[in-house]
Amino acid sequence: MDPHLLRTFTVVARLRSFSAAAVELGYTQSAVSQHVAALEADLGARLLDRRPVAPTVAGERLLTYAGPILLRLAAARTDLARLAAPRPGRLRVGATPLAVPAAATLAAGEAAAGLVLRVTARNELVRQVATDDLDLGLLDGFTAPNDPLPVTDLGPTEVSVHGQEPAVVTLPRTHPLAGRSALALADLADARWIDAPDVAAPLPQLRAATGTDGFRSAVRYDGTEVAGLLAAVAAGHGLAVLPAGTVRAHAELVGVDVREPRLVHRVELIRPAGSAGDRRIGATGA
Amino acid sequence: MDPHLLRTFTVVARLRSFSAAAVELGYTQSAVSQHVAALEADLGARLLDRRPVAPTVAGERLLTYAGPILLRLAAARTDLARLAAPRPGRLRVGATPLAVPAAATLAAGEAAAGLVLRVTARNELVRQVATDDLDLGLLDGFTAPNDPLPVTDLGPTEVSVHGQEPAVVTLPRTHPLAGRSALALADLADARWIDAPDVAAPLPQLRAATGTDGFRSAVRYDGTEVAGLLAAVAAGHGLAVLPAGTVRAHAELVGVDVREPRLVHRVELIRPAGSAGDRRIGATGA
DNA sequence: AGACGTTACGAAGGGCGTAAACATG
DNA sequence: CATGTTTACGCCCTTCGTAACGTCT
Repeated sequence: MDPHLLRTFTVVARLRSFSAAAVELGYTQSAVSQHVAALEADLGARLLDRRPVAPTVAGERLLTYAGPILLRLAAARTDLARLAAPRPGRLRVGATPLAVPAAATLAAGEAAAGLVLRVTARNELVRQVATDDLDLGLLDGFTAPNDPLPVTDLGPTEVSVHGQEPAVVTLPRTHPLAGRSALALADLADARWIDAPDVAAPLPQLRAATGTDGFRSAVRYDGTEVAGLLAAVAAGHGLAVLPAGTVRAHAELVGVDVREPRLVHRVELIRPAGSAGDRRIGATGA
Repeated sequence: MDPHLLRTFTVVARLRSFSAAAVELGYTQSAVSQHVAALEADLGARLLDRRPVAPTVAGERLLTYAGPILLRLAAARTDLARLAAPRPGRLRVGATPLAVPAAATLAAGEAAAGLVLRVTARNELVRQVATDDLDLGLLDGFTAPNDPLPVTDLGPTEVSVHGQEPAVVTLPRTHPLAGRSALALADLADARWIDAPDVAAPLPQLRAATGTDGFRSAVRYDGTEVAGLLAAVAAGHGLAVLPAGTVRAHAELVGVDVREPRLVHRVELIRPAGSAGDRRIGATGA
């Protein structure tokens, strides 16, 4: 299972064409055909249907392995390169949408030295730190207090907590429950929720955390702007679980602490292990 | 970064000898030397010191990548093989020590068809399921209620909850705190603890969960037998966090519920995704 | 000097491109 | 028939083993 073959296979599967894959990879069609044939012979299974080109069941399965494997190989290479050569001056920081404020604060002292701040999706963030597209990542998520965030492990990275604050259920000020000091999440399983996986706590996670089947939603919010989601909640489209700080500034909204299970919003700092540079930034008390 | 080179490199690093690695791999010394040289040239860094043979810093780093990568490659191959060929009759179930009772119950109906029950360390369990050395694994650990266990992701596996029960601090019946109905974990940070990572909740996890620096221990228990640990606790060597059920049967011990943070003992069933066989076993209500 | 890793070299094998054959809509 | 994949074949590069050569203890 040569990585070259694996890579060719993934490209063919993605483009659904041998010839297009050949162009993208800089091979001839013939070579691509031979790659796929070799891989199929090696694994003893047909991986792609032809005309039209589409992965077989076995091919689909292999794809789920191939991506992570190729990612790790790339991560290993870039990591060793980083070990050997000191990096350029400009610090590149990535952050998931809800971690952007933390990133801004953290990097405040860096402006002079040159700074790139990039908002990134969760998975992309980890990948980019691993492959040296970013020097530093700030990742957010909702967990039980003091529980680590589930981070895809692509190699030796240092993960440290940057901050934690209570998670709250965001309610319009006029909502009947708005006066409560704390709420049991399970009691809200049948409420109307907004599904905003990139900004708020994803609904499947709330289902898992409560062990219930509720938290169904008719409204989905695909943006990464918190303001937009807050407006949607204020307009009565549904509820969302958010970091307490986010809600506090909004006049029409109230945040009520989540109890049972307790849930916090957590920001973690992730970076390549043993990155000798910018020690000062890691010094955020663990 | 050919996997063959990677594999050769890991073997040389492990055996600290080119010639010994050559024997193990069925190559000549010369080939091994060429493999390592090729890898070093490819990555542009020296990976091994010679005479004596030992990994360099870059080599150490590469090793942390190489293991998981090779593991995933193996997992992919065996998984595709499993897809193609139906498996033999005998069901092979692995379980971590504290999950053994669950495994025994679960597989009770299997005796007729042939059954292998194997007690396995946490990491090994996941690996063996991924590489088809086991058909099924039962993995245990301590988490917040309804939180998933952190499982190393080696490929598409189905994870389902098999059971959850309260975690308790195990105390000798004569202990001053033995009468309490529940305890805050942080209050016990300065108590004497037994470090039994394979059986009880690992102390680093308790430190992380409470955000404290305590839970230091003078006594370490490396076995996998719960009975031995219970005896040690009864003898006053220190405390341990265990599943409630484990403690209940022991006359000299008391289990006190862990509160703040709440902690449960959880058993998860892990198996290859889409294993068409034994559906009846997966039917443990999710 | 001896054990062990490296380098030189030749033979075998594998991979890629060109070009012809083949399948499918 | 046109488009797109496979097969045939030759060249070149890679890889391995044998054997001679360094090198460290």
